[in-house]
Amino acid sequence: MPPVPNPPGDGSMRAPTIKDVAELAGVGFKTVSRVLNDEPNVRPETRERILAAVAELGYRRNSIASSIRRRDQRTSSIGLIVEDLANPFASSLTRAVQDYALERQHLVLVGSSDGVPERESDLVAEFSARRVDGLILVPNGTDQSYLEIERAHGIPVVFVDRPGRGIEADTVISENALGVAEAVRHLAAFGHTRIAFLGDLPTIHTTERRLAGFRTAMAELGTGPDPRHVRTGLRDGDRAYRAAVELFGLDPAPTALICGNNLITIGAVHALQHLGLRDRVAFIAFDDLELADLLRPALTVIAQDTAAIGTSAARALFERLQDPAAPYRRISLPVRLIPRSSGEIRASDPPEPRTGD
Amino acid sequence: MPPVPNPPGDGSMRAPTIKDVAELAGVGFKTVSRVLNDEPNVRPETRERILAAVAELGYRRNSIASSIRRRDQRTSSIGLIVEDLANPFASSLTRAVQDYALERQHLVLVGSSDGVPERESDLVAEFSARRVDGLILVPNGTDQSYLEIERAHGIPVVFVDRPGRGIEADTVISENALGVAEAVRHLAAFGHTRIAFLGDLPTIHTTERRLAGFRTAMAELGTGPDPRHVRTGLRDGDRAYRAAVELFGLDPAPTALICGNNLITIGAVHALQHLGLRDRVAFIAFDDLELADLLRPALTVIAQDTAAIGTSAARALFERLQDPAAPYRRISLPVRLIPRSSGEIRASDPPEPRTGD
DNA sequence: CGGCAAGCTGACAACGTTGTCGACAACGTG
DNA sequence: CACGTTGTCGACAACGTTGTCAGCTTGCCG
Repeated sequence: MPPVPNPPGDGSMRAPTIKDVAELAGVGFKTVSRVLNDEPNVRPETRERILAAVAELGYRRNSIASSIRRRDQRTSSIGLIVEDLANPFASSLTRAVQDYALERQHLVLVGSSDGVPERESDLVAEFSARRVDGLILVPNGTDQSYLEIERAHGIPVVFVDRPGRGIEADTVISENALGVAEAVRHLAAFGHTRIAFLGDLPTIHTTERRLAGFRTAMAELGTGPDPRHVRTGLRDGDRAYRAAVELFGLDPAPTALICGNNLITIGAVHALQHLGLRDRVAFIAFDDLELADLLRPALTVIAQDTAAIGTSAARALFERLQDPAAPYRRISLPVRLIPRSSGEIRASDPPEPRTGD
Repeated sequence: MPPVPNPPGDGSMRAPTIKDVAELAGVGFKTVSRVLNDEPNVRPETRERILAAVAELGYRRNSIASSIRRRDQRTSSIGLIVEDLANPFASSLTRAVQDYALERQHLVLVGSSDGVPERESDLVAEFSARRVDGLILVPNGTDQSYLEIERAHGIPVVFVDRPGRGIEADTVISENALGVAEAVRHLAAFGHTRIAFLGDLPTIHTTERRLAGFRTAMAELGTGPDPRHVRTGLRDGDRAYRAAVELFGLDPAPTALICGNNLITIGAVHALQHLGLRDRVAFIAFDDLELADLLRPALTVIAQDTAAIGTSAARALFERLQDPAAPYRRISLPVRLIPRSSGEIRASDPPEPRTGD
């Protein structure tokens, strides 16, 4: 890695303004503004001269200066806050939001809250200071009422994946409960009754809904779940791994397992692998994963349509910008059970309880 | 999804300014500015009154107005352009850039170019119009010389994953050639000589480097690769799938396969799966994947340190902002071969050539 | 008590842009 | 030729903020 000797031997280090353009073209700077904004009443010849000057200087409109003067004060940018952009759920959501926004000439500022409420509100404050036109966020913690301030200042908010608390707003959410309930029935159809559930923090709305779907469907089966087979508070793959190992040390051990999100899935599959149970315990994961269909057995999943979630959220935001007075909407998006193998393992041959590890 | 009746019954729809704050506190607006910027020479009592007014109005500094007036004109935001944010390589890179930037009070505008040069330059133009303080980008196409304009206007550029063309700039790149060469030697140690390579467009720098490493190491083995065993131009998983299927219809078929990126890997593993060859053909993938260690056989990969790449790129950009005259640097980051199983399949039992499909 | 520095505060210009308005030329009409 | 209308263009104010500077109030020293 040899340093390249070539320093940036440029001159100005300062972007040209419309006044520079005007001077070069020999016109008043307001006329330049007219050309740049496609306003009428500029002689074609003058227009030409100005465009030539623009090209020569490499002028780029300063749209932040523009936005402070414009009537609507819009910055043509929106803010998006997810939990962790490196998570495939978040990144594909972000991609969808971006595409929708870009079609409408808007850029997207992105931030990761890591589930920490303070980071979330810090990011909101930063976005708000940049005067984003609107916010889309995956809310954390117990209170989003602070967002009333942003809204009162004309910055609408859309919640995605979970509803905000202490505030009413447009919200886009998957049908979490229905998805898990379907998974339970699917497993039941293969003879399972001892079905376990591993979930994230119970305070997170998605965990709560998925667990609710689990309990509802388990109740339909008769006895409901064995309380020891329901574990929550699993913030990461490691904790999920340990919880899964414990699960299969129980007597009776579950014969089927449902995991509440993709991090938990990864931890749990590792655990099943370690215990040599991957072919014997039925397994259904919430959230699809890139290689899920290549595992042996291939993972049966409850897939969210992340692109549709992002697009819906973005659409809701732009509609809200157009009509701030419309009633708030709660948009539910279906999830889809994709049977691949792991969810179709029969309960006929239950693993004998293990003695420990 | 019932519409919630509650309309946003707020009043102003306009964010308060320092003048509003000043009026409420009964001071001149410049004094408010002083307090907000922690400038000296404000009586503690006055300061209190102003902070109270700020809190009461929910005032948030308009940092875009601030940035047009500030001496350095900095917006405290940077732009990042990746190929596809939904790709795990891009999203984890983005996450790292974001974290580095956020620690320095900067926000990140993100865009996906999809590998289309025009989209890339459009995004650059948009970012430039927003007056980002700097740009980090994964360049596409054959020419980035248009970025000289941005740089002349004081917006530095850092290339990541690939060098820009037609322009010199700070660049952060993985040691692609070394990684693939190591993979070839690894396979050779398990008896392979008929090793195939599947790559993306040969015009992409990473493809070119990885292929170069492949050819170098193959040459060391003696004969060099069978030309029919080297396929490039595979833009997506589907094409990679078809190429892989064709590969194993050849006589002699390769006994080992190296894939040039994660999309190709997914296509190729599907192909091996379809052909029933996953346990017989040795396989090494460039780029790690989330579930790679859970496949059977687990995927041996050449892993890039995506977080380190993102952090290095961000660091390079901030250092460039501090010292625009420093010589350009080219930063190489090591890759790591992670043996898991698929790369350690011996060549002793080669699959008989297939008759076709 | 006069003088002077230091602390505090506000009036005003300026950033790069858009909005408003008026000046001026060209044109058509009576 | 007088007049209004239309098209073209620039001077100027304004957006919300920071930079500059001058003015006022203190407190301290002689």
